[in-house]
Amino acid sequence: MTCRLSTRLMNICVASLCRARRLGMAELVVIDGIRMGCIPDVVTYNTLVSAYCRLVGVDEAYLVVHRMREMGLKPDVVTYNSLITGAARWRRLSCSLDLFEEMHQAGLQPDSWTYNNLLHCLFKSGYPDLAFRVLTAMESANLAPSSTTYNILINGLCKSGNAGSALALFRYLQRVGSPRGLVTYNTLIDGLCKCGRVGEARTLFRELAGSGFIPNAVTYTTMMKSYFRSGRFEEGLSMLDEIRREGSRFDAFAYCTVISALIKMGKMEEASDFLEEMHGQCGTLDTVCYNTHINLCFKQGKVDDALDLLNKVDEIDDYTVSILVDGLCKNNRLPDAYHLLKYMATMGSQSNLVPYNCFIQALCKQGKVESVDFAMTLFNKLEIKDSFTYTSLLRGLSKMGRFLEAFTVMVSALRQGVCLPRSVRRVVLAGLRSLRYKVHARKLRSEIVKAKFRLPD
DNA sequence: GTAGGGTTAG
Repeated sequence: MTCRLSTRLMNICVASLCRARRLGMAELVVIDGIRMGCIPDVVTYNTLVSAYCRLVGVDEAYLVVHRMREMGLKPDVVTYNSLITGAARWRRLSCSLDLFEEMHQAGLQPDSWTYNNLLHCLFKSGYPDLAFRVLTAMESANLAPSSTTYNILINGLCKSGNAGSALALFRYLQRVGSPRGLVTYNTLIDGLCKCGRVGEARTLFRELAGSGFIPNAVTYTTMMKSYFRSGRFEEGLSMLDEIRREGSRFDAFAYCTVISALIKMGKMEEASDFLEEMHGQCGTLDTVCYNTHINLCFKQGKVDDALDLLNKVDEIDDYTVSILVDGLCKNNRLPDAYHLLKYMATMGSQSNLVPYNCFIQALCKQGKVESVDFAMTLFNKLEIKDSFTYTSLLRGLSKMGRFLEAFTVMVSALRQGVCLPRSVRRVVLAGLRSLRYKVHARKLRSEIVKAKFRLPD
């Protein structure tokens, strides 16, 4: 009895340390526990597996599974569910599927959590078709979809460009009286907003209140963001009063949304006030909060403050790098921006195109021959380019009157199906005509027409 | 031990 109780206490302690991201401490508690005769159980190890999956990586989590086996304990469904989700979290989908198979071979029956996790992972990794196969497998295993399953489905449908089907599923659930929660409403409202069906999203927002639900911070942040996205800043900000009136908690998500909108509106002082409030209200701030703060510093010209903030943030992401490169460029620190880009390249992180686009744009805006040459060299080295990369370079070349080079770049963009703004197309065409490159201008015109009728790949 | 909202270039 004493031993069972102490194991339970140890598990509570381990869970609490894992929540506080103090994994090393949690491990020490287990080691001390064993030394004092307290035997860890499956729950102890599952807590560690889940924390390693979330904070470190799936391979490290799997090492815990080995230790678990050494202690004579068999991993259970919960262990595998954590591993499957953890693998997907670290973008190792094939690892998730292998674990699903391994689970079968170990004689463990996947439960609805396993299927839900797998469904979520497949949608998130961009494999909606595979997700539907998992749904069929779930039905074959006689596991009825739960409200969580439907939420995952609605979210997955929205994020894979099928908001219409998501809405149809929602209306079906409504007809058959299947329970729908606030999460369902929030998910669908966001999905509709993000694919431009804002009117239907607002109808649903009104319906939500009529169904007896009270909108929460997620609902309001979603709605605010939809206004900001369409440039309706004042309408978005008017929701702030509503949030406060309803007594909803303002969390880090809401603060970041509002602060970023205020920055875009040029209202730096108000953004600073909200930022201060966020620091006071939200406790530990995550990478997104720091990204928002760093962005504000750059927009205020406080470059040193922005760089100092890097010492406070636990980890940086693609957004941080983009904000840094753009901020350095816009504050005339192009050499520093370039060093950062080179550093990122040595770290093998060239998949993020945004910082390259920012840098190429800054070079082109300088209007110097050597800067545009450098932009051109960098452009040619990039394996992936998008509409923004082409647009920046074309504007830079046009500014310098280098229309023959612009012609070559633009033809290559059009042939690859890259959309270019009408203003850029006009500038290059007009430039070619003004320099009497009539044949090139005609050729470009015909490429533009052809591109209009080319089907996407 | 599952599901929803936030940050970057224009």
